[in-house]
Amino acid sequence: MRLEAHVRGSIEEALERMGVPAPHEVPVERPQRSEHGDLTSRIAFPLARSVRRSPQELARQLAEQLDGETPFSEVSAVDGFLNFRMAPIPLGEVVRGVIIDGESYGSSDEGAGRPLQIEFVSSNPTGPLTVGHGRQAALGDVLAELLAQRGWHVTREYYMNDEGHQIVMLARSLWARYRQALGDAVPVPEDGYQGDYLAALGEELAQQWGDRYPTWTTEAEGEIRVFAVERMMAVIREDLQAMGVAFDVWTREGDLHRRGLVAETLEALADRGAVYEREGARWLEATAHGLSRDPVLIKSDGTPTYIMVDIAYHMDKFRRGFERVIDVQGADHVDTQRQVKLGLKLLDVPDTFLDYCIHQFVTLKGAEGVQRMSTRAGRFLRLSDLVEELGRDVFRYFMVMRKPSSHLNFDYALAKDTSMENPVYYIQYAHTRVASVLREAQRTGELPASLVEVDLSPLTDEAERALILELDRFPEVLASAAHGYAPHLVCEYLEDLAGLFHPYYSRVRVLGQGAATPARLALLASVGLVLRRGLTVLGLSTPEEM
RNA sequence: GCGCCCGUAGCUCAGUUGGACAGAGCAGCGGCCUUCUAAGCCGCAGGCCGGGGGUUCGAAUCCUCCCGGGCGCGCCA
Repeated sequence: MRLEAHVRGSIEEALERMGVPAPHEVPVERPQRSEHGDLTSRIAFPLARSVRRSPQELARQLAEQLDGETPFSEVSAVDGFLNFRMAPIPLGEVVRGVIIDGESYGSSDEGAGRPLQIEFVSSNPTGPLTVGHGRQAALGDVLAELLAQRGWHVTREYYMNDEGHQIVMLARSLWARYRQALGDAVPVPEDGYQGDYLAALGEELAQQWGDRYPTWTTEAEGEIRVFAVERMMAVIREDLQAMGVAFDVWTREGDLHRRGLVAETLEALADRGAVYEREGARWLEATAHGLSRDPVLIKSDGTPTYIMVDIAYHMDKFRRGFERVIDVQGADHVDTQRQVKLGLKLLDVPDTFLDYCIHQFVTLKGAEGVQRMSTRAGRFLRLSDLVEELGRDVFRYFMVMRKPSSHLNFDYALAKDTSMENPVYYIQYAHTRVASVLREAQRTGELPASLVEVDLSPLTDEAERALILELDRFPEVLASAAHGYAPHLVCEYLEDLAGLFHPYYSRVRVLGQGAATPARLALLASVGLVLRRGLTVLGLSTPEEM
């Protein structure tokens, strides 16, 4: 049983004995200071008014009621707070629980296997992925894993935008590179893609095609487009693979058009009277629903906008049977998110269907100061280069260690030179130390055949109690990280756990300590297991030695 | 100008549905390796939580105004 459940249950029983109606949920928290107990409740504050007693008085009475209860070694009332110190038995049960649950410790069946889709990266196939995409790739991937841990059946999906103006610009830019390779002085269009990654492809086309397309024609565009998109997608897949991110489904914009979904969705919106014509374009009636402006759905040249296609795409997701969809997107999409949500609402999709995880951008700190990356201008840091240089583990960790809503300050030089101060190594090193002791215990014959059976009562050291309390917290951390779309909480947690373990390891000897040894081995095994669980959720490796 | 996000130690950031004297890592200063890996551990120092008002028994947290930074603002995605 989780420690919180002991506290909550005991308080509810005590209130009943006192004839005080319990609130729907009894608040139980982890105090910041250890003097305030292992767990604490401020139940007396909300209840004081209804029973016409002061919080202090009510807390005192509750403490009196609870002080003899078995799960607690001490219950005290301080300034209206009710502070609990847990007895050795429930603490030992935490360790035993971790060992019994094993690789499923901290997971839940809240999602009950219901289908959930998470769409992320979805970068246009116009160039390699950059550090900015890296944040989204790591965020989305970890978020997907977190929701899977909560029992959802998760689909990772990449939306591939292989139509529209940007793709034409890509093809036009590549054609220029192709002509350049043949000796023509054709410049890459000013608003085209300037990056030199297209130059190599241009060379390739020149060799393959010779002088087949001397001028920019519809035919040239058609063929170059297909070639360019396939090549760019291959590059993006490689970049994702380097990060250890794999998608279950790839959806192409072109397919949505071919299946008639865009036209169908537009018609449905028009049937609702939400579409009007002006200046040769077709618009969505959005200001009438509280938005700041009306977006264009169909441009005056007859082609659909990104918003239009995205509404159609999300209608498709809805029909595919997902109960929830989460899109991970950058902060520059906030306006369009509202527009898409409005479109879905008009088409009777429940408001809870689509949710966004919005993240701020990665800023690079260099000698020239902060610089915004731009794929179009060819000014970017390739994701794959960085992953290769830092290692997958370090890169992924750095991308998710901050709250998504905050800017991620990525100091390239520091990240490269982190061997001594890197939290990733700090956490992984804790894991290897556990493994090392267990190996040694195996060698000396001190490792019990079954850690579940071990007597855990010798775990009375304050550092051991602190570690156990931290282990007990892991399920809550996974839950809040999943609910709040906040993978960084897992990072913080692992740093805290490792931060408790290293000092303990340095001070307290495990092997050759008589009755304490099996208990400490069980504790170490459970610490190692939770570290491994956390690292795995983040998609990092769990080395046995370093 | 309008909308959204952010402003906490020298730096990078945490801070649970408002709660008990504000936390971590790094940088700085001083210690610790004959014993399960010193990629570690221990100690010291460091803060009007951007600023003013308000709500509350209680505010870094909620409301309001101001200052500073990021992103976006009808046919790019």
